Amino acid sequence: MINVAIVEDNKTIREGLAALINGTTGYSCIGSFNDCESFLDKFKSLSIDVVLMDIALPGMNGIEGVKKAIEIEPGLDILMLTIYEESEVVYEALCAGACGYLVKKTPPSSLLEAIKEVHEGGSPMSSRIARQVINTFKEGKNATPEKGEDQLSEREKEVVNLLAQGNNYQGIADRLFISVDTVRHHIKNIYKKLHVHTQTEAVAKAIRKKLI
Amino acid sequence: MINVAIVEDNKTIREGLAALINGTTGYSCIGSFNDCESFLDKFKSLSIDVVLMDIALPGMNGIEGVKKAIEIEPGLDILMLTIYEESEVVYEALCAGACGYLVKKTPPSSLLEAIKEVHEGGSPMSSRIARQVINTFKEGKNATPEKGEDQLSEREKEVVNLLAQGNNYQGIADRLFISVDTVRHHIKNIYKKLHVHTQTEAVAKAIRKKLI
DNA sequence: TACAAAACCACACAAATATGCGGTTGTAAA
DNA sequence: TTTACAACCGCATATTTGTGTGGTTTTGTA
Repeated sequence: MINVAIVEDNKTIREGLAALINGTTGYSCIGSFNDCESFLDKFKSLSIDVVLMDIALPGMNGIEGVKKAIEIEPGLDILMLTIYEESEVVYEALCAGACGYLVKKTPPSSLLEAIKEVHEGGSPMSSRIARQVINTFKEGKNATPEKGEDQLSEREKEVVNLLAQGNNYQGIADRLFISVDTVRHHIKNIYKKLHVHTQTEAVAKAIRKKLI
Repeated sequence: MINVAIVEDNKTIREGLAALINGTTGYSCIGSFNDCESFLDKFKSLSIDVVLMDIALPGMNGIEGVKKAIEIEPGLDILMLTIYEESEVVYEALCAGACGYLVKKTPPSSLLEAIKEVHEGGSPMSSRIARQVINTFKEGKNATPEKGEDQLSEREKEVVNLLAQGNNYQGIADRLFISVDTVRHHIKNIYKKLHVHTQTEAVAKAIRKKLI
């Protein structure tokens, strides 16, 4: 039996969802709220498995609501409901801690299926949303070591790394068994490649571009 | 008409997929390879919309294959095929540039649907995989700004930020409307808090600890 | 083989930095 | 009210850095 709670301001939708859930074997709607505030007030006393939360709500919006709920109960599975698949909102909701994402026009059978998937550790979402999530997450990770000008040679990467560790020219020279002037030379080339003029800026850029 | 290419070493699966695709209106299998090498060799001359690529391949594996293909044609839509939903592999494949993820036991109708979704800009994947992706991507983002000794004051964070942007003391002073000596003072305190002795090290540490 | 790129070395000098000392003011907790 | 801390300001000086110039050697590849 999956215990579901609903947070949705539109009475028709809310009651429709509750009826659907309660009318299906294996599902039970044990809470129904028309705003985040009252949900946050009560949810601790209920043993909820999955929350369906609307994003556009009067007062505190769904994203804020997710944040607060997750703060209190980090393991809670929350499925967002929305009318439009808007990139920005999706991103925020997932960052806030939502587990998945449903558009309201989702047919009842899929909706029930999604609730089950969330409960079993999945993250149901449309493939379009998934692509957005992947893109965002790749931005953060790869940060495309963009080919071309900013490609540092192995030696140069070593130098930048040692710089980032707080070594001065002499320290780098000692560690790489080269002269201080060579270090200076490498750093000059690094500056050229990264379009910077100070150690600090070079290291910041290198880290952010995941070059080191 | 969606033009599909297949890279799969198992002859039975490969020919089965090709037959399925060619036997469906709106889909056409225009290439079929049993390893990445031959695919990479030929794919530029074909006008491929979607690639189905096995992950476990003899010689170059599917993940390497994706990397190389994306390098040559960044916009290419590649759907990975695999037997198991393994976290590590999924993660790597998506990072490498794959658009989605299918387990081989996927029924034909879903498979065709997935190809269509990819072609329309989606990223089909099971909800379990989606959860993994989301978790990974959240790790990358949040990255706990560890509280404690390394807590910089607001002002100090501003200073570190400006440092990381390549400003010198005078530049920072100008932007914050304070004297160079005050900047100097802030930086001294930052060094103390972060246990470093150079700008470069401070910025590196601040970025890595997500303080800025 | 010839050519480019990476890695190496050296000298000079103006500019910027790190570190020491000294201080004032305002706010918030003990 | 005292204590603590953030933010502010000033000065002196040895050290480090950034930038210019000039080179050699090694290595991979056309």
